[in-house]
Amino acid sequence: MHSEVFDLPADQLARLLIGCQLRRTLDDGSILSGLITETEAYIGPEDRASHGFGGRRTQRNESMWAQPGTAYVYFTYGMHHCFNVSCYKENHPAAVLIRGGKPTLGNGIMRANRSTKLRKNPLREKDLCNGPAKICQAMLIDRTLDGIDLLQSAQLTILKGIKVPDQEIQCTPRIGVGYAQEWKDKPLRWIWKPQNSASNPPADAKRSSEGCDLPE
DNA sequence: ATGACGATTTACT
DNA sequence: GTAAATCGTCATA
Repeated sequence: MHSEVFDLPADQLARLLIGCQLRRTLDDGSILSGLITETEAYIGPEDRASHGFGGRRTQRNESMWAQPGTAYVYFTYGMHHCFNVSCYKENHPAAVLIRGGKPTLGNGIMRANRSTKLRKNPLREKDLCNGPAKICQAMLIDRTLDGIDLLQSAQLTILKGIKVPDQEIQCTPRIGVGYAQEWKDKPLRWIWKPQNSASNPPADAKRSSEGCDLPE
């Protein structure tokens, strides 16, 4: 038995995940969580911006091809991790990148995880999780969590959060995919506007929605 | 074996 | 606005 929430095309899931709760449980039992405020969809083999473009399937991106609801965590720029939710269907490379969150639990731990020796000013709460690599740093998400089942895992899961109306959501082109030719400008990034925690200045566009169907 | 590069973040001019 | 940091991964040979 398994939920079908993640058996959706990436663009639909990306919209749906806005306002949902991302929860990380550490080995010592600490709970870190946040409401998802920004996502990006990576559609499939036709998507030039995707790690799965052209049907590329390697050890690194294997989780993109896995069962919907599998965590795809990759390492990039020699120092950052990014977290995605694999979706649509097994043996098809699609995923939603989680780019931003509003901290709700474990705030102090996340601030500690995000602190460095050479940081200018103390981090504001809004800067704890407003970026794909920042979320992973704050919540201690790395390659050891790659491939886990988000519907089963005690370590990392996605729960029902707040229902966000369309008028509060903005849809824009994706960030950092300038190499993707005709795919670089497609509106596949979703932002929960009032939360103002987007990882990057937006433009303008719009899109449609449905309800959420995840566990409490 | 090698080289080019990246779904980013930070600090600095 | 620009540049540095920093290394796993992949394509090429």
